[in-house]
Amino acid sequence: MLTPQEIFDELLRYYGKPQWWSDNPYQVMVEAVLVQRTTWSNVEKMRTTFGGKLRPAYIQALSQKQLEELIRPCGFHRAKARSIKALTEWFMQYRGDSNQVRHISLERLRCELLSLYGIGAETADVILVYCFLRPSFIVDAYTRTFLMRLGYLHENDREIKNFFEQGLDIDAKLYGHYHWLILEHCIALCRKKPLCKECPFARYCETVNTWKNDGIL
DNA sequence: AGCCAGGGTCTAA
DNA sequence: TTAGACCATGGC
Repeated sequence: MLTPQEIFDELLRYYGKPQWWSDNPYQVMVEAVLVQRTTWSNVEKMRTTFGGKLRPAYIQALSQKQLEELIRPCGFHRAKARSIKALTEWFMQYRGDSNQVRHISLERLRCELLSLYGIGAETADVILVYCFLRPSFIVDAYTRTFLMRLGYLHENDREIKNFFEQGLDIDAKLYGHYHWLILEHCIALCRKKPLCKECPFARYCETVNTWKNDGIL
C-alpha cells in the first residue's frame, strides 16, 4: 500500500503542478457553497453573472430573493442563498478581512464555520484551506472514490481525514494541492477508466477490479 | 427518459 | 447516532 505522501508524489509526477482554487478568499467561500452537489460548469456561470462585483457588501445589498434568482442555475438556490448570506455575515464580523480571521485558532475557526447554515465538514475544510491557508484535509466524494479504487477501506470521512493528516506534513498548501490533484485525477481517469494503462495507479486497481467482479463495488 | 453532479439539514427509529 | 427523504437545476 502506498503512503499518503507516495500517492501525492505519483499524482504530482503525472499531472504536474496543481492549480489553486482562487486567490480571492470571498470568492472561494461563495463558490464552495455554490458547487455543493452541482457541476462546476454551473458555478462558472456565476463568474459572468457577478462579474467583478462579488464582494461582501454587494451580496449584503441584495435581498434573499434577489440572490436566489441570481444563483438559480446552481440548484438548491433557496438553501444556498441562505448559506451565502450567513457566510457573508460571519465574514463581516471580521470586517471581511482574511488577515483578521487568521488570528483565530484552527479548531475554533472550524467550529464557527460548521455552526453556519449549509456549511458542513467538506465546505468548512475547503474554506479553511483555500481561503485561510489552514491545514484541514478536505474529504469529498472524489477523495472517497479515489481511495476506494486504490483498495483502502475506511469506515468514515474522519478516518480518511486522519489517514491523510497523519501521513503528511501539516501544510495547508500541500492539502489544497492534494485535493486539486485528486479532483483532476478523478475527472480524467479515476471514474471512467480506472484500469487504463496510462493511469499511474493502474496496478493498484487490480484488487478493486476483482471486487467489482464479485459485486462488492 | 432518467440519472447524476465535489453536500447539508431535518426527522424518525 | 444513524439511515433516509428532501432540497432544484442543468447536462448528457
